[in-house]
Amino acid sequence: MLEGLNEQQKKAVIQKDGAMLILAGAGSGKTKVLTTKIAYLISEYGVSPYNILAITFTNKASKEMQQRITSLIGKSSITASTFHSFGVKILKENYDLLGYKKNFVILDSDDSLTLIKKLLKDLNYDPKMFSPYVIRNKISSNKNEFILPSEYKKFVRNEEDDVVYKVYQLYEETLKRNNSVDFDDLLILPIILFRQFSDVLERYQDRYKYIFIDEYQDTNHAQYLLTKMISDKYKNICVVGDNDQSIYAFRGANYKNILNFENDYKNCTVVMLEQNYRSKKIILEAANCVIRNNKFRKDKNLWSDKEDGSLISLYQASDEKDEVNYIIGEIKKLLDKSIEKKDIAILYRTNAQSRVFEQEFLKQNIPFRIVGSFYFYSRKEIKDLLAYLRVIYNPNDDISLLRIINTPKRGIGNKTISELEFKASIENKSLFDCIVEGKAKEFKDIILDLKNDLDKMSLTDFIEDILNKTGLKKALEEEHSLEADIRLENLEEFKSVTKNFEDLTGVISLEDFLLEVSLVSDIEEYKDDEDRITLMTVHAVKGLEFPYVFIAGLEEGIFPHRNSLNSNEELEEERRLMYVAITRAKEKLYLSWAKKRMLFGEEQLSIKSRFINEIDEKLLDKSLESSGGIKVRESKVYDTDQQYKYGDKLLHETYGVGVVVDVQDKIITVAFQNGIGIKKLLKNHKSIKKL
DNA sequence: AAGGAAGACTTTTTT
DNA sequence: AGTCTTCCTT
Repeated sequence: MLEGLNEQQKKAVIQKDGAMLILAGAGSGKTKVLTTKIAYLISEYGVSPYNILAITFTNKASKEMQQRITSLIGKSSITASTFHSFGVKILKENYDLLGYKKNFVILDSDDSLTLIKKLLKDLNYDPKMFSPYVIRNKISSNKNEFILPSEYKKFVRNEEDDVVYKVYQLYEETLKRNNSVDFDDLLILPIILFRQFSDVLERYQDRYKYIFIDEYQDTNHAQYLLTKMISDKYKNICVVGDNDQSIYAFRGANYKNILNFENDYKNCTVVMLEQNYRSKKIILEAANCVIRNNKFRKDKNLWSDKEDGSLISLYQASDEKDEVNYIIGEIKKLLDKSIEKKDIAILYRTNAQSRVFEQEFLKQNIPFRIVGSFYFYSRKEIKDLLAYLRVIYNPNDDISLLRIINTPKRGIGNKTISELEFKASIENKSLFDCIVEGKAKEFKDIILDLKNDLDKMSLTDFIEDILNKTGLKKALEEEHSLEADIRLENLEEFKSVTKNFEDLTGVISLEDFLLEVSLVSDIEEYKDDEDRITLMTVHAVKGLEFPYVFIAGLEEGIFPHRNSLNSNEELEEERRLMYVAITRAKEKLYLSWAKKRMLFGEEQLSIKSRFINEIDEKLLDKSLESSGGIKVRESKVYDTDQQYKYGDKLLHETYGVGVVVDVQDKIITVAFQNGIGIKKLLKNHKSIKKL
């Protein structure tokens, strides 16, 4: 089992008891060490898998860890999960002690936001004065710091704090009344439980005698407290982290937890893993060039004995479409060299950037997958369906009920809803319980009817039942629009999620499904791996590696993101993000940026990201940069200001010949022939040519 | 009283 | 570009 490990890695693996801190640079084989260590503990030291808890950062990582351990020593039943799903487990086992009922539901951050908007309104605050987003984030970061409303009250200094305090208090009350918890509660409630009931804590301490935590630099205070409590009795705790890869400060992550660890466990063993086994030298050197610019960091000596590899390609695109086409062109070259699609990844800073790729890949029929929450579970139709499932499971879930009581439209408007809310507050009942008559009663009957069907069929059939009986399906079908068709398709896709879920875990209850699905951000986790090109955000790619990596959208304002430009701390986090992105690549790295990009429906001009400039020139292949660029590509871009006047004729790539009928600053209005009609165009767009 | 259309406004990153 | 708000029509 120790074969192929270096000295440091071996040292980490064979120590049985006590605290251990593994400082692992990117690509230094930390997952290998972690999984080997767990396997070694079981097979060599005879520790029961039942006593092992391994916390990972994503669900994907926990699955991978299970698989790797299985391949080492065969199937073993260790507990491998994320902090949040571990919290769910504890909650499921102790909900009554915390004053919750069995059918509690988990709200995601979108739901929290909706609730906060509503509470602001109820408290008569103008959402323009006090941004619901800001308030949600403040509440969340307080919860992650374990500052509860009563404590927060002491910190109130100005009006905004006061609003946050009032909303925070009401928010917590409402959640409790709803028998629902948010993501942060999944960490906080176990801590509260353990503080209150020492016998319960001891039970968990005796159960999880060996604790492993991956990505320790991205744990927040609540997570720190939680693991400290559980490991306190036996003190067998092993954490792995890399300060240079800390990228979740916005979520309350505190890399100082690594420093705290050395304080908490004075005689802990520290292991440094500094050899990178992943990337070719040039890639690693580029990563070092970038991260070197961060002032607040411990200098590390990450090295590789691999060969240099090829230079990093740099491309300056005229706009985001050009960027996509460049990347597709390069991908085609790779595919011609019979490189597999699953070995190629495209990374970007924001989810919104994926759209152009999606469109172009679809058009060109290139198989791809977009990894990320945004694209499935936050779609309206999916959230509606989930809300139905929750209300059926827990009719007292007012928040979900409000979402769907009039979806699809069934004649229940604001008036009816405020009457219900008034009644509910007077009688201290849930909205559902207050419904007795009218259109709302028809809704209530649908829910009751569905509840009745629940035990009669599989979950997948039940979804179909919901789609039919609630009229969700019919409403979309009657719309006859492309958009509605896509929504219908997504709902069909949802059935494949439940189907896979059922196949994977055997018969599954609505309860289990709801608890799990709220923590799974990504539909792809349930799909088998076809050969496809992977697209994802830099945050989502953490912990993964690909032979060929494209980092797109390297512009000031995008990456680094504009919101991070004012503070040095945030800028350094952006730089760590860039470091993470670069170190994903094994064979070859491609960087690109666009001079012009559509953002919020507007064209924006950008300059090259500072992160590109930070990379030593000799590592870059700049032959595709503007000056010496590919002439064919460049010839289509008109940099000069072409002037137009009324009556000028022009040729458009797709619309053909047209006549200018109106001229404004940047936009011209053109009448085209052959029934195409009038179009507004950008004067200098590369697709038009003055005749 | 509910539904629809036009306008305002916004999302950086995720469990 | 897409969602949420506001106002107006039915």
